[in-house]
Amino acid sequence: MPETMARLTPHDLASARARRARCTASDLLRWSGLGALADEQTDALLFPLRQVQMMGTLIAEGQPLHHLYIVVAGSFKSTRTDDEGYEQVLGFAHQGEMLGLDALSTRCHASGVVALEDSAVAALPLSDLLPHDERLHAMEQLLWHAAGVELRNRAETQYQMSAPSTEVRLARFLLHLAQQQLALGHSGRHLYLRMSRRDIASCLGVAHESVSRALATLVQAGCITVNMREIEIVDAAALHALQRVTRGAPRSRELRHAMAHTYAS
Amino acid sequence: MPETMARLTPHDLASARARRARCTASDLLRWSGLGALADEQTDALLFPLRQVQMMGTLIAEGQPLHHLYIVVAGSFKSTRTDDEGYEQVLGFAHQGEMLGLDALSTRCHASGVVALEDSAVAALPLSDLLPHDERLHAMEQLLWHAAGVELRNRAETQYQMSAPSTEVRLARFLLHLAQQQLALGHSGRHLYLRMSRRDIASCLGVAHESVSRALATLVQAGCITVNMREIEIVDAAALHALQRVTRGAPRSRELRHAMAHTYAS
DNA sequence: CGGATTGTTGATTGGAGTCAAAACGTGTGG
DNA sequence: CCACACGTTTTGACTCCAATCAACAATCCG
Repeated sequence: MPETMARLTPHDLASARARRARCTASDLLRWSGLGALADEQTDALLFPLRQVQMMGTLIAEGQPLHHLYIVVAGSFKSTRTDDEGYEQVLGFAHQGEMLGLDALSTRCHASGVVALEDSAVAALPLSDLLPHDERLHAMEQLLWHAAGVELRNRAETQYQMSAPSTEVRLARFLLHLAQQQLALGHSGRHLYLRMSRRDIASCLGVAHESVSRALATLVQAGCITVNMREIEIVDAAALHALQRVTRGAPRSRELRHAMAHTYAS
Repeated sequence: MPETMARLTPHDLASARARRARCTASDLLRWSGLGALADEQTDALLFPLRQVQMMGTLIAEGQPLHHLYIVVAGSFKSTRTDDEGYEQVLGFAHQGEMLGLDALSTRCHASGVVALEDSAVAALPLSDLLPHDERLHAMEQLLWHAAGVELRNRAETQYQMSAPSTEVRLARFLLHLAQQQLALGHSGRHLYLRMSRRDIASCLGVAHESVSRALATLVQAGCITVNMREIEIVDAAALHALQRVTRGAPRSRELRHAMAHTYAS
């Protein structure tokens, strides 16, 4: 059993697999830098280890939430694959980091996790962590739900920033905003931007002039109308077509057509 | 007291302020889409409301963690300001979203939160949420810590993607990786990249060829040496100088010099 | 009214995406 | 061991999008 900050060697991994090894909660606390919290109780709390070979998928996108994982050895990447099959890497995870947290709000994993090398994780059964019994655990549920929403929003922002062109980033931004407004019971068609163009630009990772130009382009393409901070989504289908354009899978017919139409008029 | 999905009107806000209004946990659950969890117990659980006027800061960067907040009315932006004073917008928050979660790992807010309009939040005292008494709350602490780390990493990734040039993004990426390796007890000088250039490119939002070129540039500038996936950080100070370059605050003298030196050789 | 902030538009240029090809590494099977 | 295929990494050439600088219009506020 590994102690303190010691890493697991390949030999450890092999013997661990042979013994169906588990690790204690104290180990996990130490690896996370919370060693001070370890005591006899956490020493007695055992979690099973799970081996993942290089390129192996620990979590598949869309899979229901059953466990959270903590990286014990090796490294992982978490990704989100869009409809065109383009794999957007959201981040990398090393020893001590937790995987699967973005599924907390929907009970369904929003991003996939793949091992970059032969690795091992500790599997934390959700039923052990969130004993959904009596008491005022409603607030806990609320907190975990909020954390999941937050992580999901961050992933969405990364997705927006990863788009190759400003128009696509803006299209994704507007669609996300419309969806949020819709979820709050408002119209998904009429948006009022509370934030300045500069804030949008910063969030999308572009110059604020580019936001103005991209808005103008979308107006010219007939997707939206703009009046100061009031935006109306006229052609949601066209926006969705734009939003799908990714890197590597070059601009679709729809975009070419929209852009051509734009510059022709 | 607002019920169901009803929004607070300006009049409500005014009267709420007059009455030092509070809202029930049931209200928060409903606003977060967890209305099914509301019962008599949550009806009796009260949280104080806090008004924030337009442009007012709800959370200042670096401030110690005392409350978590849930948006009751209005909207906010969360930002991270770097050393040069450039304000990177990380995201926007609307009704029902939670603010301050990224402070869970360090007990210190890593991002600032500013109201985009006159708004209101419910203040959730941390002491109420995490009664750090006996029991096996160590695992809970671990989970919250992990969630905070995750949110922090996502913010860091956004920061990397927000850089104007590929060299700067790569510099930030390498420095972050080195820092993580250092925290795990490894050398912060010698890195072994477990991921492919394509994965790095996807995570940074650039073409994979650009990663190769940017690596070559950093080598030419004398910042690092590269041998396949082995990277040695030769001049950490130069990397830090590069990493500081932001949008709007145009390239510093250091970068100009480094770049000139690069192309001269 | 005048100042300040925000938003738009134009001209220019550098940087990065794209396509293409080649060098390098790796693993497989004969 | 070599041959071959496949993926990764690098480099080159070309084009074009977007950052930048600058000027201007619009809106807000005292």
